[in-house]
Amino acid sequence: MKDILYKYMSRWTSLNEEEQQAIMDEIHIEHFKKGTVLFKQGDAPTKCYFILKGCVRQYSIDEEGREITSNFYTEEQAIAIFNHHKPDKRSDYTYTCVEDTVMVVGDLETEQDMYNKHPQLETMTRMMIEENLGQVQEEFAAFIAASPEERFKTLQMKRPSLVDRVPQHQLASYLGMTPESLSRIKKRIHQDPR
Amino acid sequence: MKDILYKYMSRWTSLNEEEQQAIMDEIHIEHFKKGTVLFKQGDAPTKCYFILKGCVRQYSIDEEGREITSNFYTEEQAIAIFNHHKPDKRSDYTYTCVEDTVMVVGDLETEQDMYNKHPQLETMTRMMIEENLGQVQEEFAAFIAASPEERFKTLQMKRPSLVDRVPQHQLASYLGMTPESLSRIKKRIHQDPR
DNA sequence: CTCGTCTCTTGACTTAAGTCAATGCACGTA
DNA sequence: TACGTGCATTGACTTAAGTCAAGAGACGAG
Repeated sequence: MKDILYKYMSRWTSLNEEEQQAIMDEIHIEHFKKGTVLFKQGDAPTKCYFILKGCVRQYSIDEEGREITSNFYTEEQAIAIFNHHKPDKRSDYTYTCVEDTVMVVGDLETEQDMYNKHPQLETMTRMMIEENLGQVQEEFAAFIAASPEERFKTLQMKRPSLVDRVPQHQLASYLGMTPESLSRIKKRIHQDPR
Repeated sequence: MKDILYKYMSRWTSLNEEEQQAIMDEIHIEHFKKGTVLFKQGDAPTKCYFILKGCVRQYSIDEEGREITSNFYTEEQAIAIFNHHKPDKRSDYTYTCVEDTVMVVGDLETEQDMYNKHPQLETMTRMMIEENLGQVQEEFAAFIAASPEERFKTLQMKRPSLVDRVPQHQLASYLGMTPESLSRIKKRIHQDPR
C-alpha cells in the first residue's frame, strides 16, 4: 500500500534506496475506524498524515456551539497542521474520520532530522506544500466570487464523489450555507439542470 | 532596507555570512509605481516578491468581464505563484500595485541552485510557506462561516489599514460582495456599532 | 425487529444582499 | 479653472438564502 505514497512522491522527485528506507523507518500505515478523532481543537499535533483510502473532516466549534466544517481530506491528500505563527502551536480544528480510513502517519518530532539527513526529502516536501498552497489559494479565490449555488455546482464538478460520501449537513457547512439551503439547491438543480 | 527582510527571516533561522551573501547576490530591491502590473493572468511567472513597503492586488477577470479581487499583499508578505499542479505553469491572476511599492525581487530560475548550495535557505523557505499555508487555511475557514457583514468586521479587526488604503469597489470584491452592499454595511456599522 | 435519534426535506415567513438606476463627489487632465 | 471620467452613495425593488418549525425517512443500538 505504500506504493501509493511513492507514486505520489515521484511526481516531484526520484528518491534513492537510502532515502526510501529513511521514509520507511519513520512512517507507518494505520487503519482508523469511521468516527475516530485524530486530534481535537486545542491539542498540539505531533503527527502528520497522508490519506491512502478514506476521508477526514476538519471542523471547529463556533461561539454558538455550531460545527463549522472547513475541509474534507480524501485520497492522496496530506493533513499537516501549520501553526508556526501561533505561540502555543495548538490546532484550531478537530479532525475526524468520515469513513474507515487508511493513512500514512509521520512523526513531526523527527521531521527536521530527516530533512537534514536527506535534503532531497525536504525539497520534495517543500514542493508538495507549495502545490498545496497554490491549490488552497485557487479554491479560496473561486469561493469568494461564487454564490452558494455556484459553489455547490463547482464542488460537484471538481470532487463529485465527495457529495455522496459525506453527510449533507456537513457538506452544507463546508459550502458556507445552511442544510436547508443545500437541500433546496439540490432540488432546484434536479428540476432545471442547466 | 534589506534589514526588513533579514528581520523577517530571522524569525525562523539564523543565517551565516555566506548564506546572507548568497541571498544578496540573487535578489535586488525594486521600486514600482502605483498601477504597475507585475505580471498578467496567463503569463508564466519568473520572479517572486517580498513587499517592504506598499500594496499589491491579485485579481482575475471572470466570464462576464468583471474583476474579481482575490488577495491584497502588504508589508512583510511574499508573493509567489505556485503552479506545480498546472501543466502550463501560467498564472490565473494579474498582480498590480495599489500604491507605490518597494519589493525584494527574487529569481525563480536560480532558486533550486541556491537551495542546493544552502540547505538552510530551503528549510527557511519551507517554513515560511508552511506558515503561509496555515494562515490561508485559517482565513478560508473564517470566510466560509461568515456573512458579508461579519467578513468586513473581521477585516477591520485584522487588517485595519487595508480598509483605507484600497479602493472600496476592490475591497468589496475581495470580501465577496457588491460595492453597494459594502457601502451600506459601512453605513450600518457607523450608525449602530456593536 | 423495534424504538429512538439524527438527518433530510418541505413549508411559511423574514431578511440581507443583489440588481438597476440616478445622483453627487473627487480627482486627474487639459 | 473647467471638464470628464470613474467611484461612492442612496433609493426602490427583486431574489436567494436564513430562520423557525413540523414531518418523513434512514440508521444504529439493543
